[in-house]
Amino acid sequence: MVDTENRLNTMIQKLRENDYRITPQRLAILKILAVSENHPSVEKVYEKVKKNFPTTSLATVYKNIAMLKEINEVLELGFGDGSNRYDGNKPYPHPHVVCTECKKIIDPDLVALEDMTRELTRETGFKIVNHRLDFFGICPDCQKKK
Amino acid sequence: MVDTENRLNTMIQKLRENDYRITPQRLAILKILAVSENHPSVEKVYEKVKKNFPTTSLATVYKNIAMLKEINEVLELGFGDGSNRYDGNKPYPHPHVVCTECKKIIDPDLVALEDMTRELTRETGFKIVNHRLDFFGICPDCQKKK
DNA sequence: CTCCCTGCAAACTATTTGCACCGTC
DNA sequence: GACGGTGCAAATAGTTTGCAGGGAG
Repeated sequence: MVDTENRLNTMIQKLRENDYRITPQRLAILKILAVSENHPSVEKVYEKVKKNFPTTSLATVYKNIAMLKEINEVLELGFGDGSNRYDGNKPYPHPHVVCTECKKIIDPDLVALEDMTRELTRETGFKIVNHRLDFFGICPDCQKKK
Repeated sequence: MVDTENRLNTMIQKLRENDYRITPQRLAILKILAVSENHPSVEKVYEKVKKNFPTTSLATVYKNIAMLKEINEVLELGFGDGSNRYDGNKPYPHPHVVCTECKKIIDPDLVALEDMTRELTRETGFKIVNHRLDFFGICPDCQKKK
């Protein structure tokens, strides 16, 4: 909970630095994303914001998430099937493991990735600025249900 | 060129096995995807097919690519920004390096990925069936242009 | 008091679908 | 000849935009 608080404060400060105003709806969206352990979709964020601010529109959620993407305070996880999910908790690129049954997403530790990036830079001459590593499979829970 | 020929024949055979008919348009789409070293978008495929079959509709290209995805003869590279690209040349998951300037995509060799998948299975209990590994950066050509 | 932000509706884009006709097998 | 494939137009889904009014700084 302390981490969450810190994360939220970091986000707020970042907004101030970039001359963005702090509105109630915006704060609510920030809070939801800061707490999110479960990589919510826009729709999910929208539903949650509406609990506290019933008049909030979907467009506002989109606008705010777009803005947070801009200043690198959320990470967008785009999956081909048009289902974007967001991580405001760890807004820097990191690997994901996605359950294709229940859509759960977890964050594994994979230190070897750093080495890979270095190897790649040497091999291709690219200046690597970003990456995306996602594994898809069936989680232990869903394997049991079969 | 021999490889391309083989690739195309493999695809055709796979279609036959699955009781799909070979139509001229379909064959044209197959050929484009079999040759593709440059991971074309649906739109790009569409443009090329139209050179030989001007009446071809975009829907047909979509339908055929969807069908090929189904039987695992093309790989879909979904990028969040609504720009899907396709690889009919190597239709199994493999890493990509994407230039964010010129949209070029190349296929690096990264053997370490196998080990990662095994490590992950052990660590998370997931049954991994698929993955996606993409690096984003600036290619040597675009770095020079600056 | 000044703009930025919000909420609504309409616009947009990529993709999918329904259906009549056509052509492969 | 049967039925899957094609091409057109319309439908759909997710996201973005324009604009008027409201509220943060």
